[in-house]
Amino acid sequence: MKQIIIDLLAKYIKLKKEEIEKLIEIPPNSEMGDYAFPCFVLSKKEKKAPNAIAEHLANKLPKTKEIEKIEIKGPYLNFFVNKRYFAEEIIKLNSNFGKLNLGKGKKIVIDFSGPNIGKPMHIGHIRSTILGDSLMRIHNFSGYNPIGINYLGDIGLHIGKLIVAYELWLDKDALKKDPIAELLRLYVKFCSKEKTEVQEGQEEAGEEFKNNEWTNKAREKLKLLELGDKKTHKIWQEIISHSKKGFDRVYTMMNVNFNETTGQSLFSIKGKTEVFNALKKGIAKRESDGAIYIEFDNLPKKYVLRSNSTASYITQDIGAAIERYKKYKFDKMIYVTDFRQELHFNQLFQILKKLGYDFSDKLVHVGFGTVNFGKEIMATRQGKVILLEDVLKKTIDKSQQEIKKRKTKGNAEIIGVGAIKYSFLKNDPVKDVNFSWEHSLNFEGDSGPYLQYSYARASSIIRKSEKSKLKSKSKNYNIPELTSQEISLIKKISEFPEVVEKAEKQLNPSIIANYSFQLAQSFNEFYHSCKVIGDDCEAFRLKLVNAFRTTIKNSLYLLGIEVMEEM
RNA sequence: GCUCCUGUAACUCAGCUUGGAUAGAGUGCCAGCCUUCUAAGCUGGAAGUCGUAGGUUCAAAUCCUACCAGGAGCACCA
Repeated sequence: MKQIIIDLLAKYIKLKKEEIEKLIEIPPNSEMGDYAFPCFVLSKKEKKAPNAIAEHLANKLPKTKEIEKIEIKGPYLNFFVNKRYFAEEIIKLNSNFGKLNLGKGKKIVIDFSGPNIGKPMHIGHIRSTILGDSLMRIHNFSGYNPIGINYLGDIGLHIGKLIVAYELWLDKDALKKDPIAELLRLYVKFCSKEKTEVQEGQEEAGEEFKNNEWTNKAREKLKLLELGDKKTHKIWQEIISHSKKGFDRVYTMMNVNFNETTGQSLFSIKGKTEVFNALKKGIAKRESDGAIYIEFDNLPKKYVLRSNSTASYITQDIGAAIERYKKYKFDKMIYVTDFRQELHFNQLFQILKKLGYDFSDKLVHVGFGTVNFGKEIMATRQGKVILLEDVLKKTIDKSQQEIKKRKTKGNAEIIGVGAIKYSFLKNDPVKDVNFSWEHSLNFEGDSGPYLQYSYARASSIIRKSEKSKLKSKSKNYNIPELTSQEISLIKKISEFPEVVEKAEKQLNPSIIANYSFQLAQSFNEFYHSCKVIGDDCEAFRLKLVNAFRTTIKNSLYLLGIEVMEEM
């Protein structure tokens, strides 16, 4: 629709189509028109008053079947589109509505979720998981071929710590009963021991762990593990198996899937090989104690191998990136992690570039803010965690209660999971979010259940109309004199493809979440003021309701939220 | 100390990329609406120094500079 106006204007003014597109806006209220073209830019070019230009243009522009009326309001040229023409287009849409062909089969690897083995998934892990899943869906919908990788933190100092704790303090019965809880207890106990070692004047970043007795024990354990010590290896495997079971439960509940699940440990050797390569080429340097680091022009230096020659996070990341490129030849790879890792990823990308891997400029880091609870950040070290599984369970329980209370139908799991996903996805990723039970368990207003409810309401109309179909035989619809609610619903629906495109370009699902809410709102206003069944406009309105159903369903699909026919 | 992010109604947030017409939602609060397709809904109301101060511009929440406040990074952690 917008395109028609752009094309029309392009014939009469000396601006490129792209320039016109940027200028066109939507007036503050619909009485002023559907689209507006401000003449300020032209006035500068032609050195005439903007009002005069608007007037001149209004007279020059021809009438078309799509455009009903053009009004001038000061320097603005306001277009009133032919709503029937608009409506005609919308009710024709099918289930592919909004799908794009931006990607044209391009491969895009998305690395997301990536919880650490040995630690439970807590509310802080939810953003990477949900955001990554949504980005997978958005890319798929936009015509890309997305590959989701869950890159588990199955190795690293935290594993060393956990094995030390496991050998010292394991309670076997507790492990049998609730492995996740027992592993958490062990980890927290270790960290508190480590913390008591900290001496005054060591508050500076990292200082406290440099010569810490307990941290050193963990480092030794990690070394042992890398060397293939059998006993250590066995404990490690046991921890991994417990953790994976826990993770899988959560992923199943959330309906999140991956194409590949690999541990970081798999890439230690490849990473080390690259590090030694770098050393040979003179890209990396060696400390007297054997630690290897790389320096940059504009970033702080990065250690890429510990002095005891064990691999660290970045070592494995170097290896993993190279192996992935070899395997997938991706056009782009997105890392979805906490924004605090931004420096780490910038260093990683530069290292790969220095090593001569040109694919390094296909790598992107999507950072997001932290999840806070009250004034605290989730910290596994201190045992300050709200388990993701508990959050999901509690929300599903609440959904069950609501269903009972309202005496309606619906799937509590779908409602609960939808509520959680939506409450996180609706915020711009860059911002921190405050987790509060009050907000997450609120199912009214700007919430997941509100969106699902709108869909169920629409479905209900369709169901009823099918039952009473025998009575009303008027199958051929006339597009009536449209009400303002119908018009705004139609307009909202028509925005969907642009919204998908914007979300894909900006790697930001919150754009879709916000749109979904506006769409549902628009539908509920329509629902309230326009009767469908039995009305003269029934046939047309049924089509409109169906167009809405398709659009909201697709929109929620992109957020990983399912819909129900009844709730 | 250096670098990055955030600051819009009591609370949670859209809008800022690409400057434009009276700054929008939701929650909460107040007042209404269920013998009509699901009230997890709808209608109306009160509520704002767009962090502060400058600058650019015909026009600034939006761009630039400085400052203030909050968060984060600058580990041989991940």
